[in-house]
Amino acid sequence: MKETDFAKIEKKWQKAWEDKKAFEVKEDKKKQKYYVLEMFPYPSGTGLHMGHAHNYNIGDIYSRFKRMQGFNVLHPMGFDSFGLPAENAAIKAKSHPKKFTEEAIANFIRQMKDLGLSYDWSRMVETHKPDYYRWDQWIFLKMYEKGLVYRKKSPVNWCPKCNTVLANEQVIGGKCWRHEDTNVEIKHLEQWFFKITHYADEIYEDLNKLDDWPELIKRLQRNWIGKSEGAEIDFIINKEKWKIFTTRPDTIFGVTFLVISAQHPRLMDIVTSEQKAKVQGFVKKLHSVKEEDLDKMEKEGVFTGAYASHPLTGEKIPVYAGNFVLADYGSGMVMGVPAHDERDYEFAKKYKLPIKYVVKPEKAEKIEGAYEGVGILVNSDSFNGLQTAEAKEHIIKVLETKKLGKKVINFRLRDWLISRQRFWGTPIPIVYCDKCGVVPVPEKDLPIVLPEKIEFKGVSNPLLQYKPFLEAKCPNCKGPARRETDTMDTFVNSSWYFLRYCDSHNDKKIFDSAKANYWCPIDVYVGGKEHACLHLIYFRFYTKFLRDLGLINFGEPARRLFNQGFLLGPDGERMSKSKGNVILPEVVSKKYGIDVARLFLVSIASPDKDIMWSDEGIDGTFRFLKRVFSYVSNMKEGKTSKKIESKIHSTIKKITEEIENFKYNLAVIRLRELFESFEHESIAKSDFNLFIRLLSPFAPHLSEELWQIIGNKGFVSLAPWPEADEKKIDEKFEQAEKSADKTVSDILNVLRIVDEKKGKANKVYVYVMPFELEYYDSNELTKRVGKPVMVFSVSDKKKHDPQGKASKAKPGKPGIYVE
RNA sequence: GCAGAGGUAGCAAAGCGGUCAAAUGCGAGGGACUCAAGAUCCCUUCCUUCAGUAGGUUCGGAGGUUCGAAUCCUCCCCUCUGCACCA
Repeated sequence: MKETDFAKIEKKWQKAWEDKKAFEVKEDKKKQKYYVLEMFPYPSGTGLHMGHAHNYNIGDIYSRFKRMQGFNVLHPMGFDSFGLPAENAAIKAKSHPKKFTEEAIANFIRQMKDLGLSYDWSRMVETHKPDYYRWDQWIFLKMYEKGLVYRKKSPVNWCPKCNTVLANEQVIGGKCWRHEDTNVEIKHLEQWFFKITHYADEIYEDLNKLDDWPELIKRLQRNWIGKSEGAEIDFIINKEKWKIFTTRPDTIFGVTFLVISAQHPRLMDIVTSEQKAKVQGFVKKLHSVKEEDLDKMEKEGVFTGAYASHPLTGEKIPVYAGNFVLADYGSGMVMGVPAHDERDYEFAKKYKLPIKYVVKPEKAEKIEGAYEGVGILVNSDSFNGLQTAEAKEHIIKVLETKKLGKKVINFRLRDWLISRQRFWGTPIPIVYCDKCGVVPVPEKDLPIVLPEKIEFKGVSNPLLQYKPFLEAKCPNCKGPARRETDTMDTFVNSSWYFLRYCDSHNDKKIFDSAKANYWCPIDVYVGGKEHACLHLIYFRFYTKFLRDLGLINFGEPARRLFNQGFLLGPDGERMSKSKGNVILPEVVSKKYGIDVARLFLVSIASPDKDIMWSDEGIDGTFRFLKRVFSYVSNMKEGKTSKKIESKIHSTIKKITEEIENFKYNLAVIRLRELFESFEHESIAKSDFNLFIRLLSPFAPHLSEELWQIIGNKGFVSLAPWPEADEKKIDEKFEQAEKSADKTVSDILNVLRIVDEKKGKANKVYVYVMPFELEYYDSNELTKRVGKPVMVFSVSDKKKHDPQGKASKAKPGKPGIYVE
C-alpha cells in the first residue's frame, strides 16, 4: 500500500458525503435530537492549524457516535467573523475587512472539509453578514425596550493597541485579552452597557443545575459573579444616612471606624475643613499611582474629620478615607471591624484604632490578630450568646425595624460594556437627534448595514468620517440626526449563534421558536476553558433574556460542556507562527492521511488534557491503520468463536462507555486490542463489520473504505452503532487471553535458556489443564513463538512428555517441554 | 496570600483499595524474513535469578489506616492554573 493512498481514499469519501448530503438534518419529531456543537472560530488569515483540528475532531467523534446511535444529530459550523485582525489587515492594505474575512472563511471551509468533519454545512452562519447581525441589532432593541440597555459615562478599560474599550471580562490581570503585553488604561467615556447584572443571581444560581459542566468552569464563574449575601447598614454622618455593605452584620458591635473609598464621588461632603488639605493630598497621591502598582499598594487612609454614629449603640465612630475600599462595589464605604477582619486589623494597628472582639470561637482558641471564623457573640448587648448565623438574622431584623438597614445581596459582576470604537463589528442601532436625543432605530429599519465603499486610512474608526453612514434621519421627528458609530463587542455575535443554527436562513425572524426548542439546548458543547468568564457567561445571559422574551423555553444554552485540552507543538509550547512550531493538517494529511492524524490526536491522552504533538508518535497510529488495511486485503473468511465474540462484545460495551465519557484515548486502545485478537484468531466477516463500525467515529474516511471493501452498502457513518450483548461476554476468555500471552513469553524464556545451555530446540510441547484446552490454540502459539507448538491436555495419555513436565502445569500456567 | 488541578517506569500516558511490576503508544534492544537495507511480523525492555511460571525494590518525599495501598488519611516538597484587598 502506497502511503499516499489514504489521502486519496479520504478525498473520495469527502466527496461522497457531500454529494449525498450525508450529514444534513431536519427536525424530526419521531427521532430524538442531539445537538453537538464546537465553539465556532474566528476565521483568522493564517488559517486553521492542527490545534483547531483537535478541537473539531473531539466534537466530530461525539456527533458521529451519537448519529450512529440513532439520534437526529445537529452538528453545525459557522464563523465568528467580526473582529479586529481583519480590520487591522484592511488598514494596512488600504482595503476592506470584508475582503480579508471572506477570503479567510473560504480558506477555513476548505480546510475543514479536508478534515472530513461531519457538519451540516447548509446551516452555516457568518456573523459579519447583515442577515446575521441584523438580529444582533434586533436583540439590542429588545433589550433597550426592556430597560436592559443603557448609556453611561464611566471609567472604562481602554486598550491602546486595539484602540477601543474593553469589557471587564476582556481585561486579564490588567492586560488586554488580545495583547498580553499591553496594559489597559482607564478612560472616562460615554458607553453602551448591557445590564447583565439583572440576571446575575440567576446566572449564579443556575450553575447548580449544570451537573455536566466541569467544576472548574463553574467555580470560575461563581468567582467572577461573586455573589455575597449581607446587609446594607446606615450610619449617620452629619444627620445624613450613609450606607455601608457588610457580609458580617453580626460583628456590628465591633465597629471601631468606617472607611470610605478615596474615589467616592461624595467623599468631600463629609470631610471637615481642618482635614480637607490632608484628604485632598491623599487623593491626589493616589491618582499619581500607576494602574499596575495599585494592587501592590499598602493599605492607607486618612481621617476625614467626620464621625458617624453607630446605628445600634449611638457611639461616635471616626470615618477614614481609604485606598483599599472600592468605590463601585457595594456603597463605596465599609465598616471597620479590626477584631474580625484581617484588613481592618492591619488598618487599625497602623492608625492605632481600638480593636473590640465581639465573636468568640466555640472551641477555646488563642486569638491572634483578626478572628474571621464563626462563633458566639460577646460584647454585643442583647445579642450576646447567639451564634454567628442567627446573630446575622437577628441584627438585620432589628436594623430593619429601625429602618437603618436591610438584607442585601451584592455581586462582583459588572454590567457588560458593549461599545467598541471600531468599524468591523455590528453597528449599534441608535441615532442621536438634537431635538429628541438618543433614539433607537425602529425594527423595520434594520439592519443598519456597515458601508462597503468606505476607505480605511488610519487607525480610528472610519465611520466617524463617513457621511453616508453618519447622517441619518431621526425616526421620531424626521429631522437630521447622527448615527452611533460605535459597534458592538464581538462577544455579542457569539452569544446566540447556537440558536441561529437551528434556523439559519430565516429572514423574517431571528429564528423559529419551534425549531429552536426542538434542537436546543445544546447537548454537548466543546470548547476551550479560556472562555469561562467571557463567552460562557454571555451566552448564558442571552439565553435567559431570549427565554424571557418568550422565544425559547429553556434558560440554559448547554447541558454539557466539555473543555478540550490544548494541542502544543512538538517543543511543548503553544503553537504559534513566530515560534515556528505550527503543525498544519494539510502537511500531515499529505504524508499520512487525515484519519491517521485524527486518530492519533485522540490516542495521545484524554481529550481534556493538554497534549503535545509528536512526529514519531503518529507513526504508531499510521502503522496500526496500515495493518488494518493489509489485514482486510488478505482476509480469509473464517468462523467466529465464542472467544472472539466475547472479546467483541466486551469491547463494544467498554468503547461505548468510553466515548460517552470522552475517554477517546481508552476507546482507541480497546479498538487496537480487539484488532490484535483478530490477527491471532479466525473471525467471521460479521465480526469485522462490527470492528469497522467501532472504528468509524475515529477514522471516518478509512472506515467507509473498509466498509465498502468488505462488501457493505451505504455509509458506515450512518450505520447503526453496535450494541453489546452481555450474554456473549465471558470473563474466562479474557483470562484465557492473558494466560496465552503469559505462556508465549514463558515458552520463549525456556527456549532462550535451552538455547544457551543445550543448543537449539525446535519443537514445543504445552500441557494444559483439561478444561483449559479450548483456550490454547496451537496455531496461534506456533505463529507467535515462531516454532511448532503442540498443545496437550495433562490428562492425555498419548501426549509426548519425556521429562514429565505436564506435572508442573497449573491452571493458567501450563507445563512446557522443548526439544 | 487564597482556591483548584497535578507529580506513575527512558518519554508520553492509563490505573485510583486486592486480579498491579503497573494497560497502551513512542523510544530502545533481540529475533524472523531478506543477498542487503527498508517495510512487515514476533519477542524483550525496574533489578536479580533461571528448563521456566521465582524473589527483590518501585508509582514526588515522610509517616499512618488496613490482613492488604500507586490507589484512603496526615504532613512536607515541587509543577501548573485561576482570583488577587469585592468588606
